[in-house]
Amino acid sequence: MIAITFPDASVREFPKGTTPLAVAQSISEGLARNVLSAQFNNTTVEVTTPLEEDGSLKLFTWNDAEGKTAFWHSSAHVLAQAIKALYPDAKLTIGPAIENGFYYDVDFGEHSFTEKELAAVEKQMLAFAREKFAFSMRMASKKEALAFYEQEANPYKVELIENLEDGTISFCDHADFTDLCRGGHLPHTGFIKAVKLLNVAGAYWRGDETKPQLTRIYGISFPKQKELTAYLELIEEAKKRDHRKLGKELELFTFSEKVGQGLPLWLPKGTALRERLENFLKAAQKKAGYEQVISPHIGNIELYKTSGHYEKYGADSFQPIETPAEGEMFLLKPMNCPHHCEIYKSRPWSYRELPKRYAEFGTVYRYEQSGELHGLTRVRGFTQDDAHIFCTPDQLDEEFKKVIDLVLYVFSSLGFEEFTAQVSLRDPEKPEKYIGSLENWERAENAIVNAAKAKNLNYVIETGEAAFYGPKLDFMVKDALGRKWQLGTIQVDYNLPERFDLTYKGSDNELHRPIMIHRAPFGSMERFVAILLESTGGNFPLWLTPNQVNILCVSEKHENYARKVLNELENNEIRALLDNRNETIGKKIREAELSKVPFMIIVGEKEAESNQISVRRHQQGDQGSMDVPSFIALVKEEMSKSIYKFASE
RNA sequence: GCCGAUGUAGCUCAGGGGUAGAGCGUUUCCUUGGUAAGGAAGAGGUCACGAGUUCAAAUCUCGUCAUUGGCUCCA
Repeated sequence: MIAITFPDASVREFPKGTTPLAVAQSISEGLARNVLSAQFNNTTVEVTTPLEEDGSLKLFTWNDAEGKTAFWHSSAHVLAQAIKALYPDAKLTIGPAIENGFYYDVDFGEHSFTEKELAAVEKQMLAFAREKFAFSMRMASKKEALAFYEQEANPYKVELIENLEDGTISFCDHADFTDLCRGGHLPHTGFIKAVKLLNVAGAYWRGDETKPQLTRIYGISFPKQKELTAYLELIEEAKKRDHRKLGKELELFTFSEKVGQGLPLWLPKGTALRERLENFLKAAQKKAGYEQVISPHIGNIELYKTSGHYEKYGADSFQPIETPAEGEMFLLKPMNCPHHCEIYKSRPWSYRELPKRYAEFGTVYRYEQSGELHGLTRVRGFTQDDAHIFCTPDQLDEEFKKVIDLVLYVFSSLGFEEFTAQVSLRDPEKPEKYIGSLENWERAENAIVNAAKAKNLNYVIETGEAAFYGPKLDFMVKDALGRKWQLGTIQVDYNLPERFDLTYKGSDNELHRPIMIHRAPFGSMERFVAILLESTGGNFPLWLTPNQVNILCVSEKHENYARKVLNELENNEIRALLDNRNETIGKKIREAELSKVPFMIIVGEKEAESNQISVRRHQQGDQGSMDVPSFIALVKEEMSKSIYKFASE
């Protein structure tokens, strides 16, 4: 007998060689039907693996992340099986479970696999799933494993096996299909009741651009058809919040082929909204001791040679602008930091005057790869809410923490509660990607980690994600479809001060090197507005929304009274529109609802006579009638609830 | 940049080798209405662009541009 410890700390005895599935069965038939995967002593095991010693056992169902992982991992095996059945010459590479579903990377050789072929593969998968093929693991020696894939002429699997230790290599078999695999499967394929292959994409072998490109097939599967349907509906709903769609509907921004790829045009409503965001941040920054500066849109190429940016990005940038003067060249500004360094350098500084905090809504241009452009989230011309703080080493920790506070303030004011703080450090194995001394890198990385800890940020560390001149603390937010985007960023930089020979005079009457903090709470106005659109679905906070009130008159006869109301609202700085079109009130209400305007005022004979207005709220319906001053008070009250006020008080 | 898809009226989209379609919007007229679509008539397109095949191309083929799902990249 062996003793099995359960997650609730209870212990029960089972015969030696029992399986997780048998244990589940001893608890209840229902659990046995639903158990998808198991962990024994914190290692993933098959639910059919015999347990030979005492230990702690966790059983997972569809309700656990581990259960889903096993489900999707197993689905990837079935996908691979279906591909091999339909395309015998295809070479399999890797196929993991992911956050939502699974994929498999396949080399189809000469064949160009397209989306049209997905349906047939899907059908084959379901046919295999229905067969209830059992998954079974077996160990193999390195020699056997290599022989298997050499006979299949699959160089990818051979490469994978070559990097594995002999004795740790295992295969998973189901039906006549075999795949190199670490384990963690469903008992059999019959659990997979619903499958949808979502799309086809190119993906480089091992994520390396210089290696062959494979065909990646993404899919998702479920234990019930109903759940697949619900998932697909959820995706459709999310697409309605796509900022590209909402931006068009709400007339915030547009693009033009003539102007150029990735160069957004801000329409009047979008511009006004963006300016409110800028003013919100300017007010907060003023309180936090920042000073606004302005720098030109181009800079002499020597500026970027000094900063190191030209060497790093020059070849992949918008190319230099030549002038009539021999050898003179300018670059379209790809970042603001070198300009701000020169502003700092315009006069000598004493330690008593630091920190200097220079802020600028600086528009920059970067020649992003054409395939990377995406709505407003990845563009070639954008405006950073940039600032550079020049401080002494003593001030660094404090300044960094203050910047974290500012970013958190901005995020909370706009309702971003779901974000990840990501500490981006250098990849120690690729020193050629970075500039500056190891000592400075370590100081900078420590400063960031310490500040993140001191501020109790729930952060993750990503190595290899640092900028070439320094580590970063990035604030990541997901879009409607769950794609992660970097919004706020804070970076510690010892390198630019050195390259620009920036100094200040210390209390010892000697010159010292300041430290620079780069930071942008929004990240860029373009991306921030995009993500804000997706997170709010276009229902912006009242202080930010383009139009706060629509005044709808019941008929043309009431236009004069409506204009009087409009005037009063405008005199109180409430953004209002008058809808005096020759349409029925029902239609005006419908259109106002669809336009997401927060308040509607309906005026007709009743209101004109009693000097009142009838108020309706977006998605909430009729709120009854009141007089105009009460309505103004209501709107102001609502606006003052938003944290916007704290920055301007 | 790479692999796949898409491009038809201002918007959303149907169609498809032989005279270009719908709904919404827009214009004009009728209607003057009470909390999510009042009625009628009209205007509006070089079917992204350029070549090729064909008696004939919006439709088929190739190329270019743009958009898009991923990959790579992201100062």
